[in-house]
Amino acid sequence: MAKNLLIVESPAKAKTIEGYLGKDFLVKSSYGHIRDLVKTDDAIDVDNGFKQKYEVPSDKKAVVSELKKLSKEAETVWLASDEDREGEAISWHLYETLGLKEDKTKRIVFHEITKPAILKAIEQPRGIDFNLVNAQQARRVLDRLVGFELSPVLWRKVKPSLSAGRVQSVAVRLIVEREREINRFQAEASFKIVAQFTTGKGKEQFKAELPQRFEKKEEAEKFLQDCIAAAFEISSLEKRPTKRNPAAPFTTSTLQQEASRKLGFSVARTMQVAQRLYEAGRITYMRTDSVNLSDTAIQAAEDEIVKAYGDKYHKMRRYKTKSAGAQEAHEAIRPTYFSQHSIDGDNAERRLYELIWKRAIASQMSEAEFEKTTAKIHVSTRSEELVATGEIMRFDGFLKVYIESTDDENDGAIDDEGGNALLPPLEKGQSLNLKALTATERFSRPPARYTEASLVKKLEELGIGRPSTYAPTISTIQNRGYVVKEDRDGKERQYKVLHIADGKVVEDTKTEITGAERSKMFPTDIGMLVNDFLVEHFNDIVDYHFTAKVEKEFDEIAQGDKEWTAMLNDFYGPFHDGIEDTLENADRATNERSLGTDPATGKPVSVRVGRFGPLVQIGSADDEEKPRFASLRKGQMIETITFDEAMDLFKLPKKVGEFEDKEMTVAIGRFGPYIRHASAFYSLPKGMDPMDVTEEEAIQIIKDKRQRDIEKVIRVFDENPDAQIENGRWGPFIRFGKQNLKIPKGTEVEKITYEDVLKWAAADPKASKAKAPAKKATAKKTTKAKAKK
DNA sequence: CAGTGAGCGAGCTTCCGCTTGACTT
Repeated sequence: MAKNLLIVESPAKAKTIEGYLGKDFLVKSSYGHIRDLVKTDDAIDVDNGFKQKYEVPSDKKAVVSELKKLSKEAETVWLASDEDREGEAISWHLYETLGLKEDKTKRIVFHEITKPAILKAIEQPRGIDFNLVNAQQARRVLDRLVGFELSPVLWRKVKPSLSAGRVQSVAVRLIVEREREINRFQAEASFKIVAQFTTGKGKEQFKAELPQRFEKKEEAEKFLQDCIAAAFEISSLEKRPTKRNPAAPFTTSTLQQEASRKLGFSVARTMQVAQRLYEAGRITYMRTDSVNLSDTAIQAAEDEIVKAYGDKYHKMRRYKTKSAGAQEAHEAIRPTYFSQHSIDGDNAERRLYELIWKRAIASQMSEAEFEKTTAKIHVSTRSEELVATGEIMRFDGFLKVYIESTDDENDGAIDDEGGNALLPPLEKGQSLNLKALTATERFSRPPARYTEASLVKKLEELGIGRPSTYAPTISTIQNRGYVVKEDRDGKERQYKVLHIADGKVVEDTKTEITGAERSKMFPTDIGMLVNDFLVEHFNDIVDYHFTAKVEKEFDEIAQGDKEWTAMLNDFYGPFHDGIEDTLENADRATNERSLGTDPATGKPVSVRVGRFGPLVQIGSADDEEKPRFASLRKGQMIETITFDEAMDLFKLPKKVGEFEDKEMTVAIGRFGPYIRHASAFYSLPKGMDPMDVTEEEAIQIIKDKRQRDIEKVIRVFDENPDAQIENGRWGPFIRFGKQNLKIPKGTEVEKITYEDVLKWAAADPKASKAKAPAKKATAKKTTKAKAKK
């Protein structure tokens, strides 16, 4: 039996370390926290110094009993969880739960998984730092108190099953407030002047731009008019060297942002793929807020850069974290072996690895050098000067491997920047020929909606949440129905372009699409309602700086400068009073809005959130005649819907005619407009307005869909026509009544028998799922019966 | 993918942070 048991948090880490330590050490993992507060309301005894009731959750029982057994057999137990607040608490919980003895337990820490770092850590053991543990307890207790007292207030005052918390509620608030900023935003138009010149002798062309814009079309027109007969001359010429530095290697948050921008991954996907790379030993730990590289990594990167690109591409750099809340228990995310420029694996794994490799390598490379040329151009008839810029790269440096992207949003505007990669040779005083001149109407842009990744970035800036919780938080606020990640169509907008033709200023009107969004975070009506309620009654908690404020106090506790129960007392008193006061005195939250009167009936029209979502209502429940209802559609919100838009909702579903003796109706559902015919649904082709569909068009759509369905069928089984093999989006599958069955890998489609289908159908988990509701219903009955007794 | 939208009211919901793995498509 091994003399030493060393416990870390992650099994992949355990495997690596075991290799460094030899057979005297058995290295095991705790799989994160092994204990948590009980899930019931008595988890914290507020009146008794916030005493906590912990339990080992069922999925951790096996780990705990194994560790308990091994720790009894070991001479020394080494607690090697991470060097931060949560890690220290994990060590303490292990100590308590495993029943360890002080004289045979040692606490060690290291923040890089290298042999020297670990050997050094083992030479410097210490005891458990109880100040740090207390800081974690304060954090844990505060989060539980906030979450479990705030959420029930929402159940009472808004809707059951809702949730609120220190992190998620601020995330929702950011999205709600951004949406309102966008709604309030008024685009301002201005005219941007771009000129195209040729040099006297050569045919070489380049662009120049007027730095200022004209607010009025008349001013732009006058400028163009003045330029028709003007002479143009270079008034000044300046050459200036510039440099660009590489970005720091990835943290969790920056990896999520870049993978979102460059690979189109959701934050959850990024973490899944990174986890696989980590477990395969390809990269270092993926949940980190540190930009630090270990000395061995810095050396390995240098070796690789010098070998692959040469000495002049290398520059050793150390990065410092910019985020206030960083705890830096790990290294930055980097490849374990820099010599591996790429790896085997699936497509996602290869691309994410490549991104990580490039970013980490680039972070140790020399800066890129540019020469920026700025030419000012005098216009003989005007006081303003046009400016032409050109930038050429003198040395590519880190750009040889990595270009960082930006969050710069483009709302479909035409890219008519006046920049040039290269300017032709120019001299001061040189006269130029005007080739073309345009004034284009441009509009100021509203703030950009958040993507999952830009929301993570914002949360990190505010110090809210941790690397391990960014992805789950984004999921939570979507699962609760507070926000949705969606595409939205843009609207057409017209803009004017002035240019010179045949010595005259000519005006054109062009059309662009503006406001189209892809995979952006939108608040829902319920998200807005809950947010407004929390802001009104619990402003302190949903304040953007609440976390930063309590984090400062947790730090003081960790330093031993503050008592953790005192901190919680100061917080809990006023907070709990607010809860009581709100439960007693606050009205039920509502976002009902009156839109006006229906001209046809004279009845009031209003919008609100109903049991099945946001709706418009004509008439009131007190009327003799029943009120009419219609659900709002994607993109429509209670706060912004207009009277006309609301009334339009009652125009559908609409009858469009008959086909095969059955009525056809057109309506709009969750996936867009469709035709309903004899209990079947047929989507309308994109771009077709459901209001103008004719009987003939509808019939054609039905016939087309039937034809496509027939073409999809590969084979129908003789034994049962309800069983057939079809071509689906991801290849062939079996349709068996209402069940869709996967064809096992390696099966030849031609050889599938009806017996196979029956066998697979019975093994399909969905088949048992269909029975599940019945079971649930009986379970419910028994609890009800019990309750009655 | 529709339409549904009352009122009664038992029993349930919920936090954040540390880990994977067992599920689904």
